[in-house]
Amino acid sequence: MHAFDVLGDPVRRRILELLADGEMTSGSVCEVIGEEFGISQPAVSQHLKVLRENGFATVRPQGARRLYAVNAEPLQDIDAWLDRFRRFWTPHLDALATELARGRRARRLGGADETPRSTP
Amino acid sequence: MHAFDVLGDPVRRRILELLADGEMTSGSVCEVIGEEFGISQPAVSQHLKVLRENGFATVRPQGARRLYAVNAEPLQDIDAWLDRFRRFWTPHLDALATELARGRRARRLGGADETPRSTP
DNA sequence: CCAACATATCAGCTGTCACTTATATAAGCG
DNA sequence: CGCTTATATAAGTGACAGCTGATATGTTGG
Repeated sequence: MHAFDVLGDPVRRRILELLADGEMTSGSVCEVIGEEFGISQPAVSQHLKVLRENGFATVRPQGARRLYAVNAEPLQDIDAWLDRFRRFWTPHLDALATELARGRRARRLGGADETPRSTP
Repeated sequence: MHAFDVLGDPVRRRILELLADGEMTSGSVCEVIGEEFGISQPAVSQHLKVLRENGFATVRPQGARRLYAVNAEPLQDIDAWLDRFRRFWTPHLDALATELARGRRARRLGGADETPRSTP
C-alpha cells in the first residue's frame, strides 16, 4: 500500500494527528476516534494495523496496553515527493532556503518511487 | 474527494509529475501514461477529470487540443498538513528556518481540515 | 487460576473506484 | 461539407477497502 493511500483515509489522518501530540494507547485512540467518527473498536484497530504495517506508527507493549507513536519516515517520503512542486508556491528560493530544501531532500534514504516498467 | 485520495492513485501522481515539467496536451499525457501503465485513453481522461475537479490541474483549450497544467494549491494544502510532523525529522529549527516554515504556513488560505463533529 | 479488561483478528457484507467498450462532442482539413 | 483527429462522457463490471459482529489472544488483579 502506498503512503498516499494510507493517508487517503480521514480516520488514519486523524489518528496520526492524535499521535503527533505524543504516545497513546490503542484504547485512548479508539475512544477519541469512536467519538469523532462513530466507528467500532475493531475498525480503529484495523486502521492502526494499516498505520503499523506501512511504517507510519510504532507500537510498544506496556502491560496489557499498546502504546502507539508516530513514525515519521513515510511522511518524510511524502514531503520529499512534494519537493518537485515546491517551486510553484516558492517562486525563487534564496541561497539559504535552497540549502535547507537540499538538506531535507538529502536526508532522505533511497529514492525509487514505484513507477511501473514500460512493457510488463 | 480529499486531496490525499486524489494522490492515492499512482497514475494521478505520475500525471502530476509529468505536468510539473510544464504544460502538456491530454494526448501527450495519454501517450506516456498509456505506455507506462497500459491503460486506455478514457481511463487517462477520467484521471485528468479527477485532477481537474479537485483543483490539482487546470485546462486551457488550444484548438482541438487541451493543455493541462499543474495547479499547486491542493499540494500546498498537503504540505501544510505535514507541518505538524516536521519536527519529527527537523529536531530543532533555527531562527531562520522557523521563519521560513512560518512563511509557508502563513501563505496558506484558511485552515478547516474536515474533522467530523462529535455527534451527528 | 479465573473473571474482567485491553486489543487484535476473522468472516462476511457493501459501496465505491478504476477500468473497459462504445459513443458523443468538437475542431481541423481536404 | 464529410472525414479524420482530439478529447470527453456513458454504462457496465470486477476488485477491493472499510465497516460490523463475533471471537481469539493476551494481561492483570483478586
